[in-house]
Amino acid sequence: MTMTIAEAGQKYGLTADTLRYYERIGLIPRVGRGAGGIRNYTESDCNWIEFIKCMRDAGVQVEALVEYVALFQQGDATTNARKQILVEQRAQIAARAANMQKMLDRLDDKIAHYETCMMPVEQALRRKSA
Amino acid sequence: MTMTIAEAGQKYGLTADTLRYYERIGLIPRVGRGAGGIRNYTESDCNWIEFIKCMRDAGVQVEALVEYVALFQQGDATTNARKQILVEQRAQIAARAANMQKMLDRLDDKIAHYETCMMPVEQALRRKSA
DNA sequence: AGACTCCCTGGAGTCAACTCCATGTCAAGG
DNA sequence: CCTTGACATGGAGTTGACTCCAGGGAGTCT
Repeated sequence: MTMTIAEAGQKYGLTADTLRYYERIGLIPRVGRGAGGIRNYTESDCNWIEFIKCMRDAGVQVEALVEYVALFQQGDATTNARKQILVEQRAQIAARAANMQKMLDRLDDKIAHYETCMMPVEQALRRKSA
Repeated sequence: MTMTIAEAGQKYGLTADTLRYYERIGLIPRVGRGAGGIRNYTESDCNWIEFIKCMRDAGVQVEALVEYVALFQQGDATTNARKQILVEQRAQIAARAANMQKMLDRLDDKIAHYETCMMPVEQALRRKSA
């Protein structure tokens, strides 16, 4: 049912140190402990980890996510503020994604250019080694 | 024809310190100097700055760009290696962009969910303040 | 001339986000 | 019983990418 910190880390590509760090700073809610104070990661904990990891991979700052989690733990009164954070972050991600799309197009041009420019060089090399 | 460091910085949203730093580490080729050792940014320098800024904004690491610039300055023999770098970085950007797209969809769902969940709360608030 | 402002260089400082470490607990294997 | 290995805690160290500063040179305004 529950997993150790090593298993949870493996599952999402994070180290045990990183998971402890995330918990320490409130990036994920406090994880329950078993005998000897050992962490038991439940499915709910895993869902948080997965969400946080995706948001981090999308470039969302730790600070914003800590705030989101803190609000979440304060209950229903904070739904508005939480939605606000998501809307803001969504906008930032969208902006960055659009930028990256433009860069992809540009790189495709540049790479195509390299390919046409390289042909004589390649041919020269082929002649040399032939 | 040429610009000062302040002007070039302004043009691309970078500080003079950042431009000097970029030049120091070889992230842009060395910029020519005028009387008193003052930098003159030519159009070619500006093109480099623009390219580097876009790549950085797309999340490409400084290290990879430094390598690219270094290869560029070694001339035609390095076209192959340069293309290689662009292809690699393109792939990484594409992967991250795809991830962000998924996150955008997910956030849209989450935000929509907050909207439907919040309606009763909103109504309660409205009743209270009315 | 003196004060301003902008520029230079080389080196030190800062910030976010981890990552590593010393020290200690506990359960299981030999 | 003793060692081994995974986990715990709190704190220190590292990395990438800037950002700031001390000390100094030039051109300009008054």
